Amino acid sequence: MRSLFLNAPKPANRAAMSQMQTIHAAFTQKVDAVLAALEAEGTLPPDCPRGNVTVEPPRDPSHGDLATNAAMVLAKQAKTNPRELAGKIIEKLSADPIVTSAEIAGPGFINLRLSDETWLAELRAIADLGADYGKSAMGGGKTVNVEYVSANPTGPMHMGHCRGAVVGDALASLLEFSGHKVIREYYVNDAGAQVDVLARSAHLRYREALGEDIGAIPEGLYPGDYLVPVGKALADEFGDSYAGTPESEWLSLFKARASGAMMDMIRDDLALLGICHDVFSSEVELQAAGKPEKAEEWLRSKDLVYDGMLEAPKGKTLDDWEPVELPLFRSTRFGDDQDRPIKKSDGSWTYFGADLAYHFQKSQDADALVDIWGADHSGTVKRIKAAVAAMTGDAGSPIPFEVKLVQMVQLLRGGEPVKMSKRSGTFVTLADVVREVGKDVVRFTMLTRKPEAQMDFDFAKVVETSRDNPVFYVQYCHARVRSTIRKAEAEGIAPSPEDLSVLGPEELELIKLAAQFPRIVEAASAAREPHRIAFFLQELAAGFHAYWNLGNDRPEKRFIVVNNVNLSCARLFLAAQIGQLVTNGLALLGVVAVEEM
RNA sequence: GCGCCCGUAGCUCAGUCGGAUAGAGCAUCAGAUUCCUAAUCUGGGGGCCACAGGUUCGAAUCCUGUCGGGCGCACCA
Repeated sequence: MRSLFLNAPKPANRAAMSQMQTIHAAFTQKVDAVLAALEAEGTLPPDCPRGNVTVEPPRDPSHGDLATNAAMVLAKQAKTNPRELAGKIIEKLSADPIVTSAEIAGPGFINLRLSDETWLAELRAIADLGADYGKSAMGGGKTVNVEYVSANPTGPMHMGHCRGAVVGDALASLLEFSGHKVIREYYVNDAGAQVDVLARSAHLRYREALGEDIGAIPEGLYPGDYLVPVGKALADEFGDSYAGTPESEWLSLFKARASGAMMDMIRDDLALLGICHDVFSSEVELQAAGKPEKAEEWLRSKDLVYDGMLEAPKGKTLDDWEPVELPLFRSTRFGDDQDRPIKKSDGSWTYFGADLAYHFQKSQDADALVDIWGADHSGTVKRIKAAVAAMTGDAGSPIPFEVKLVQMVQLLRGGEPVKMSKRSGTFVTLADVVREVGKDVVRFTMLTRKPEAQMDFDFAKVVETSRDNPVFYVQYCHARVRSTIRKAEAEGIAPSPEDLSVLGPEELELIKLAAQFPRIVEAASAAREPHRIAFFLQELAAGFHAYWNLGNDRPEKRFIVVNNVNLSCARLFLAAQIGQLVTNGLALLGVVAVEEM
């Protein structure tokens, strides 16, 4: 039997290998070096900005493997025309042995083809790096705090929270993979008025558990059954000590117990999706530590908080509008439309007042902040960005801070909207959906649209096992790879990189597609858009399935070619690396690459 | 009234830092199954990138305006 690639010697220094440059990054540097050389010899003016120069695969593969716009971008500065400058760049690039052709095209593009060996080396790199292929040092070890989910602890997770949870989690993984340290954080709003309502609702269930007939749940309290066990637990713990006592004696205790129970439930729901946060920050604790007071004091010292009146909102009529003097943050100085109150007239903190202090707290342990919010909070983006700019920008530049808005998901079943009513408590919970269609389907589907676009989630469609369901399409690709390798191994043939020179144009095309993964990772990470990984995986799967089908009519194009062990080993090696890539990509999305289907 | 997001093929959507003849799936039409998983693939037809200006070598992409859809506009969260 031939040597298995599984037994092949591993690179001596894996850490060094994982820093190894991918083909696109390496070639970008080569182009840059050529431009530097032209600058040195005076063809280009000194210190000429090269930021707009790109090196990327052309849209039309017939144009070559890579293309650069360098000549077009720099021609004006070089006081020449693009095609002439392109000629000079080509002269130098052609000297590189991995460049097999370089030509001027169109208005001044430079199209390049690289040697087959260069691409085969990239295929070996996938095998050598395995799960690390595609990793990037782009982040430079900077710490990014990603705050996502942060649902109020007043009930179970429902589908409204789901998309933000998945997008945030995939983004966190993506940032890690591209060289950042990531803090996955959840802000627990356990101090607001809604938690008072929760505590009163729990108190009702507590009395119920003690045997009292509570009748219908009054308007304004949470009617959901999920509070029944909370009431039971409170009854078990405290007996009837708080059954007839005034609210002031039990409210804070019941708030803590009930919100704690809700958070346990939410953690369980998130675990169903494979989501686990590093840090849960409590608003109650934030306030107990006096963080909002400190923020207010500091902002007042900078004249960024003052006592003033709010104007009545325009465009809608309020019956009970009364002007009141409140401490206001000067968010208008940072681009907001209106200054925003940090305290209510009863002296307690507004959501914003606490959130401002919370974001300052996060900024102390991170180099950049990302918040994932539902689109229904879009109106408050400006004020929080203003707050972060004010509180972190005093001594230089403010901490980079982005708010990513995730649009709503409409639930459908066979094209018909699923009816939900918050009032009666009959909303579709996350747990229900995961139980019905599975974690992988939920996660992948949530990432098949860009987050800022609205999407439909149709129970009937997401479980279809067909081409129009991207989850299955991608997973099927991996399952096919694995089953082929299993079959081959049963016949005594295993993937091997020993002689890859037998691979032809179709295989090289697939390798070139696969080799784009590292730059897709970097682009997706830079744009904070994990859905790009999902789209790349669909493209990769399509390429693999197309290649596979060459073998339908032509047995000599199959992975396992009768009486040609050499070719079979090389093709199986290719298949194994496509499988590896699918595994790596799916891992970023938190989806399992299945062995068989 | 104001702010944010969206507008790309009949439908659902991609489109990288502004780049070459704007892509994919579905649907539709024409084909492929003695096959390593056809849960797949090949090909055809289908476009005023909402509209109008602007910026430049070049715009679906950037800027301004208009129209259409969604979300938001309390001391709520």
